[in-house]
Amino acid sequence: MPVILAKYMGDYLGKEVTLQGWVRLKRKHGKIRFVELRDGSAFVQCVFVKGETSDEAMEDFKKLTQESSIELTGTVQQNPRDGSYELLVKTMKIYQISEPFPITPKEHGVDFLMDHRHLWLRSKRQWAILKIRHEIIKACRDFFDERDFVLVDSPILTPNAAEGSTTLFKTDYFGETAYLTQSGQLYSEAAIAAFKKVYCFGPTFRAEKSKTRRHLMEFWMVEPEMAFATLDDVMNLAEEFVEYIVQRVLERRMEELKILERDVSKLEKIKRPFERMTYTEAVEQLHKLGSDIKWGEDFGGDDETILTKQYDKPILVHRFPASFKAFYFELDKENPELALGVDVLAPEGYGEIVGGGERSADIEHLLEKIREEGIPEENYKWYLDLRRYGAVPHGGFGLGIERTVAWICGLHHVRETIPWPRMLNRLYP
RNA sequence: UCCGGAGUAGCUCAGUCGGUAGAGCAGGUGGCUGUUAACCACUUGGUCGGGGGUUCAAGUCCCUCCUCCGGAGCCA
Repeated sequence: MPVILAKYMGDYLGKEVTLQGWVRLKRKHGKIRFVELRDGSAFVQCVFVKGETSDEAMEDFKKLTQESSIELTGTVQQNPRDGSYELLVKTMKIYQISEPFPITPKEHGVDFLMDHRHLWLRSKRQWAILKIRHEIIKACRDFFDERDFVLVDSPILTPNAAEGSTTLFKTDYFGETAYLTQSGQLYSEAAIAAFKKVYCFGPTFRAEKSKTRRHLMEFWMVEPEMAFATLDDVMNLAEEFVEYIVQRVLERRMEELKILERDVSKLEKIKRPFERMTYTEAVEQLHKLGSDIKWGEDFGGDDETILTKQYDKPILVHRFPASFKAFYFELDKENPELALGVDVLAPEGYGEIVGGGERSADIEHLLEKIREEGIPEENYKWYLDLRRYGAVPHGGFGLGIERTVAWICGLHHVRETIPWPRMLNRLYP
């Protein structure tokens, strides 16, 4: 008897197959009984009927508990009510009768669910979210691979604080201090001189004590970097990229979006061109909307929310005051107070999903900024070398996977977008 | 770190004016041939977050600590 994944049952209508999985629910109605089985690929109803199902299986049905692991053999048929595929069970093999499962079909609190994350992953919503996460990651890889970018991963352990201000996780490296990376960007800047277009994809870490729906201590970023590229090239790429990801999920993960009850009409509108405005224009608009932000300040969470609610597409905000941007940004030739950076703000109040821009190719400017910010110069010797040997205009961006998943899935909090969230006060499980 | 809220059965919660602890779900037993978080009947289950105080009497009032949630701040 072939063991198949439940998602392929339609190909076996009328045939006998074996399914392996876990009992999600069981319902008893006298001599007809139902098991809702999940096998990782789908959720499927299995029917036990007196006369069709073996007496032994009918008897064993009584023992089944939520999450018991079983193997069912029977005939694929269609539910007479709604036409969905179901299994008419002939025989059953029990692997283990589960102890009472802590996560019942009823409601649970966040803390309880987080403590049971290892079991929570089995629930339908979490299953749908992580399938969409998988699709988004696959879309990222496909997008860059199709456009001649080479995957060049950057190290997780780094010798220096990449940016002066941010708090990093510190660890011992045989007597030296090492930090967990907060971005692969500087390493990608080195790699573009070897491959022209590269991207890195990996976890990044921030030891900030942020406690909001948009922050995790450990999160994943995909970061493309291109040689011979200006801010405009970076913005065009980011726009095309975000559209690609959203449309891919719509194309391939509609079933999962339905489980999450996502309003897909909002996602269908994510088509180029997106909104574009300078930081200065954004500040002016925020004033009209009642914000008291001053020119020269970074946006607060509220500002991002009010601004993005004005549009049903992402917004590219570009040309920020150099004062609050990192040392490596290229300055705007027409106004050296401005850094050639761009943030992409997702709609519906989901905030910044992309940050990037054009990097400075000028070693003098970089040295000046490094001294200004009091960053130890020797740590950046290798980085400054890149401006000595064939410097070119270049740029790129980073897209945060978890915020993107939260937006596309329509989730309130990023904690559900990653299998094992690392948050303030949570390192378990 | 600051502001606000919460902590009672395995889970989600109710608990009036301070008077001896309740429901639904999960678990158990029985019933039912098309159910969709099935249903019906019966049933097991409690250190009321920890410590201290007031009182004849505290889940309930006071102090304190802890934990979590929401928000702010922080945030290439």
